[in-house]
Amino acid sequence: MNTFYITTPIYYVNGEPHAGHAYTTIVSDVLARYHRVKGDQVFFLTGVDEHGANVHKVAENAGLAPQEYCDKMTPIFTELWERLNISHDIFLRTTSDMHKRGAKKFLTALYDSGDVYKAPYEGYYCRPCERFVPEKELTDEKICPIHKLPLEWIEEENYFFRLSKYQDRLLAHIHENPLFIYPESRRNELLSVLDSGLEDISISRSSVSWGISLPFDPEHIVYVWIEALMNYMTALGYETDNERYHTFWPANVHMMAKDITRFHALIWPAMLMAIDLPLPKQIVAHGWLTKDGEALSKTRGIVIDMDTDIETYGLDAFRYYLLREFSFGNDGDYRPTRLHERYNADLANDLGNLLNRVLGLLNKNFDGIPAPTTPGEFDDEVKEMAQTTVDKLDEHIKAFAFDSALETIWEFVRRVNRYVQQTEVWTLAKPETKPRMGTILYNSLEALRFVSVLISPFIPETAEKIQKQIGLTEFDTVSDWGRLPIDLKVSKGEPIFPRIDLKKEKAPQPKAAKPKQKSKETNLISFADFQKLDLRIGNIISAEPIEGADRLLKLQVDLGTEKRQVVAGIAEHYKPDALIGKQVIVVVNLEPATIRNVESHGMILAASGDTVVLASPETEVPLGTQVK
RNA sequence: GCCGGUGUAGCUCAGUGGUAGAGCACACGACUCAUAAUCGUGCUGUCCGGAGUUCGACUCUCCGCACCGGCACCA
Repeated sequence: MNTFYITTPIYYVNGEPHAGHAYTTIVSDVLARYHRVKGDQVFFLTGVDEHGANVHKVAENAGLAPQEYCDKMTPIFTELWERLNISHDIFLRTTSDMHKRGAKKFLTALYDSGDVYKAPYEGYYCRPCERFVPEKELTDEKICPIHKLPLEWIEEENYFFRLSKYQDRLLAHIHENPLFIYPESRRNELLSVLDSGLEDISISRSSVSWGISLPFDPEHIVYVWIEALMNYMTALGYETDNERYHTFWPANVHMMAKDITRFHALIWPAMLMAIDLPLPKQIVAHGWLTKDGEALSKTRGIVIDMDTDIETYGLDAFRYYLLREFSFGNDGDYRPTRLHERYNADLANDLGNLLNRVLGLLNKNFDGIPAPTTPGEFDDEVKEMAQTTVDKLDEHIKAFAFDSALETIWEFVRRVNRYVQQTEVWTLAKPETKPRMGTILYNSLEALRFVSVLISPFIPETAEKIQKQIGLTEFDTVSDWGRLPIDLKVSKGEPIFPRIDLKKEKAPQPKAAKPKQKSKETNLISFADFQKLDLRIGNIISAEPIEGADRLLKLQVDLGTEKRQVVAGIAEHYKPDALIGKQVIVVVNLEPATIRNVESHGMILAASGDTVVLASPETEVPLGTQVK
């Protein structure tokens, strides 16, 4: 028996899951289910990454201990996967004992390989920035270009992994295994990264506390990214379940979005090489989702409202749309109207209606499924197409071409509709033609059983509904023609995808709620805090672009008593000329900053959501008027 | 500014060095078992622009234009 081990990334719990996570996970789910239907022994991993400085910080802001915070966030992910009908075999948390033990074993092995070394990390550090100031920004005075404060020279000891040593072996591996990184565009990208040379990477942090300490130096915490990669082995039981680990490692597919391929295709394999373990077979990256042409962005309010669409069209329609409409590997644009079209055209009209018409004819003319006694024209054609569809489907799945896979299945669905049409079954109810009618209906129903098996990885609920209506009591996953038993009692046939008219929900866009403000009590500020702000009315007297910056404008603002130079990030929304003469609200007592070598003394207030709109007084007021 | 992607029928997108494709939408016809469904037929294209390589380019190369994304920048 073949084994198939597929993983999603473990998702970072410092925010809530979005449609991108859902896509990665659904795609992986399809592969897992597909291999199960084929009879492979499948292990499907997903989970969450709960460690690291970011989680620590977010937890602190929420007034929670890190573990408490994770315990609150993680169920949001597991509940979503449940709603999306994800069939994972394990949901890994990196705070679990299993993971921690496996990670330590891995780290020890890595250390023993000799490719981990300790080295000082040093540089000029700016405390307010919380960063090392890069060489190129340094001046002779050694002051922070932003804060104009003296920099500190800091030396920190870190552990490094000798990534550079594996450059040639990685290169060779990628060349020898053309499908190792998929699709090709990613592969080329990483080859060019390799060409420009790899540097050793730091794998520990001594300033972070929320994480797993290095077994060989408990003062240090593993860098969260490095720790996360190890989950693919710890989830199998690398330390805790030897049998399962040996059954499934190496992974067949690491599925992910295209932005994290570097870690998976270069660093992870190199780490595995260092400790002499087999590499995953394939690193597979899909594209990003956009919404009506724009990149998803929580802050800009560009989000995909999965809940609404799933509520309107059902989960399977949502899954179907994502899988059918997007060409894997490329970015795909999510459009509710397209989902609607797909729903009606493919699901309601083609598939749903086919099932319905066949069941209707059966119920009207037969008591249970009749035996196929009377072969005739078109029968073989349909039978053959059923078989070739299975083969084509397999090829498409191997290439992660879910859109083509579904298209192939639907070509068959349409063929069956045509079969019903060509044979004009409904005219055969007379006694002398009834056996032929029975045969055609048997074939049509068998075709539908076939379809239900083929679609079950993609839209599992629908597959089950179809088989239930056909009268099968247990889900049949075999895709061989002629398995459908006779005399099954078919159901009346409730439409599995009732048509949905667009008119009704024409207007439902408003959805007042913007990016939801968590009105946490902890976010309240005191009146005294508010009073610290000195807001005043000013008049823009000049505006000009700043070279080399797409979003910045240099403004001169007249505050009545003085003139100020302010840099504002509004160039994408306002032409300089259009600003002159405008009254705006200025934060006067903001500490000065230098942006792109231009000094900024204050800040202009603006509503910044989907668009950016300057805030100004309703009617003109004297310059310098205080705003409160 | 740097890096990357895309540009093919009204829409969403496939596609190949040799006379342009699918689905949806649209039009007409057939049918009436079915969810105003299904089936058939038809329809539109300077395959972004320019130059080059080639017997031949939508496909390869270069240059441009447009749009999109990432990074920098957003006090």
